[in-house]
Amino acid sequence: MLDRNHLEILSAVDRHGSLTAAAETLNLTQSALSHAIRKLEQQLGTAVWVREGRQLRLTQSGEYILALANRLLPQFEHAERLVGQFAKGQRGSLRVGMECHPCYQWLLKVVGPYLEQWPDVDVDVKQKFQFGGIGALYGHDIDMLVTPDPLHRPGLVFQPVFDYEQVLVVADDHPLAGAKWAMPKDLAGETLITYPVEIERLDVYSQFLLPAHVRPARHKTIETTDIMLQMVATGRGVAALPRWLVLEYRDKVPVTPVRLGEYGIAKQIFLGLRERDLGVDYLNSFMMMARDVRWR
Amino acid sequence: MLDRNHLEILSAVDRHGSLTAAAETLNLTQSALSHAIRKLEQQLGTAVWVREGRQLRLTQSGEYILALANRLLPQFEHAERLVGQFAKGQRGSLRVGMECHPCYQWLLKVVGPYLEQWPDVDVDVKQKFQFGGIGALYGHDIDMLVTPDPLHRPGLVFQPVFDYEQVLVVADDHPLAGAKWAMPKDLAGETLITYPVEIERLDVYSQFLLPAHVRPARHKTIETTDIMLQMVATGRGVAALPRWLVLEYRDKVPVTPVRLGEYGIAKQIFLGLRERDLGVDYLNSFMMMARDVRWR
DNA sequence: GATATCCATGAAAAAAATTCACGCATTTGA
DNA sequence: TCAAATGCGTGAATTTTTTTCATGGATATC
Repeated sequence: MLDRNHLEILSAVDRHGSLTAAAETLNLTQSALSHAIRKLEQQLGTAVWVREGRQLRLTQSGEYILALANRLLPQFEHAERLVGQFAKGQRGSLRVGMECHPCYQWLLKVVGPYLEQWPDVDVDVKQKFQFGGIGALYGHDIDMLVTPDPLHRPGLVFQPVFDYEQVLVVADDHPLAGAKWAMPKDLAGETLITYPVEIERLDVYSQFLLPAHVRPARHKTIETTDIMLQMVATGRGVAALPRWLVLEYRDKVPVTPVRLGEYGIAKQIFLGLRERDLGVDYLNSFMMMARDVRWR
Repeated sequence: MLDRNHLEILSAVDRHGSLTAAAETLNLTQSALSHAIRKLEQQLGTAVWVREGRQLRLTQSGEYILALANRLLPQFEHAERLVGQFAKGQRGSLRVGMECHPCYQWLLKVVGPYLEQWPDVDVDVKQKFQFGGIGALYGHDIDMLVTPDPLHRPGLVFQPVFDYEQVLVVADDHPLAGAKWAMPKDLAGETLITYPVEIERLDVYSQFLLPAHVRPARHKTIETTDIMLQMVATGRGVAALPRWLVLEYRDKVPVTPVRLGEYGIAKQIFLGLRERDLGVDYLNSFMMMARDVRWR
């Protein structure tokens, strides 16, 4: 019978490349591992590795089991952590997935009060998903997803938790700084600084520039908000960010928000979780708190 | 360490309600099971069940582990089946999920040639998904999804494999039988027969009746296409089905297809699978064959 | 061609799982 | 209400499984 042990073995051998090294991390002798493998292959009725010289290469079966291991082992591990927390009287742990940069900034504001109200819940933030946020929810890699793109699917629930306006950010001494709003052509000669994500996910493109067939003179990407705003403040370009985020930075950095177009770009952030988890109090509570947080 | 065994135990106890009964199905004595549980609870540092009289009720930890078991055990079992098939020289197995009734009819036509070309691949069809077709794909409950609603998400690929026209089906002696096309109001006095699915998923409603604010006199649901067409043929109502499907039945049952509206209702069926599985030859081949099947 | 590295194997030892036998508590029903 | 039946827990004995030890053969390395 295929067992967790076997998954651990496949995983360790894959990571370390040899039985001897894998045995080490599994706290076994090489011999024990060799015996275990032989027994597994007998039970399965097929080889898991082919021995090429003293190299090991996975067979088709082996490949499949390794994929299984990579899928299931994290779930075992998370379950153990969670149960361990229950045992210590804690409530559990909350793994939040994030699909957008402003989401992260927003989350920071919510997590503080939440941690205070739920001192016995751990919060963990993940930002990279092999199969996207939805996949991560379905795959139990995360418990909650913060995203600008809700997607109503069976078993999942989304709730809007925050409305904001996406604005242009310019240096205080930029010609646009005093304008009521910016027009697409105003950016024609500018350097646009954005987070490094696909262009389709940048609203300043999809909702502002592209409909007007305008392109900025240059496009730079920067990972962090702080540096991005430093660049903007020193006249190296303009950026598009949530208005509330700009207002927060304004004390520290000489930048000004400018409306994008006459009516601005309205955005929403959604929180999604598995329907079943609605019954879990500390998850439910997060959703409530997220919705009720006050903003300037 | 939480192990597959433990998941099996939780699952069996949940299914059978008592340790004694669970022990039976696990091929263990009640005593062995009791020992195993005690050890597990010691290791976890927390109870999995609370003993109420001689009833067992799951604790919070227990609930979580049971949920884990329900998620992971099927994956273990599938992996074992698959590896068993590899061992016997077979290629593998193809679990197809279906999200619409016509999809099933269509699949039947593709499966035949496929099984012939891949004699060593098993095909299995699933039609109920707890978390929808997409969830089933992400959760590895199925390998391929046949659906009218593709949904492009990271890690998944969809391809249109079949275009068809959704038509009204009436008895040969029905007044509409000779008409060039049917108008919404033609159905005002009719009994409409459909598969038992949510009304939003019925195109005859969402694309034909509702926009014209017409409702049929009565609405009946029937599970199977055969009976549905028998009902239509004997004047008990009208139905909406793919044109090609109606043409197939026409030899056996006196029914006639009628275009829905002047321009008809065009539909597509998509095949979706996990991006990674594109490299698996027998999955890839299914997609190719599905696309290339010829239709009258 | 000596040397180090890696995996396989059989026998022995250690550890773990299972059974057996029995007791206690709860439920059932006559 | 009380005997019988059912279900769970426990310690000791037993069986099974896992691990180690000791060793050898094969392959890569310098």
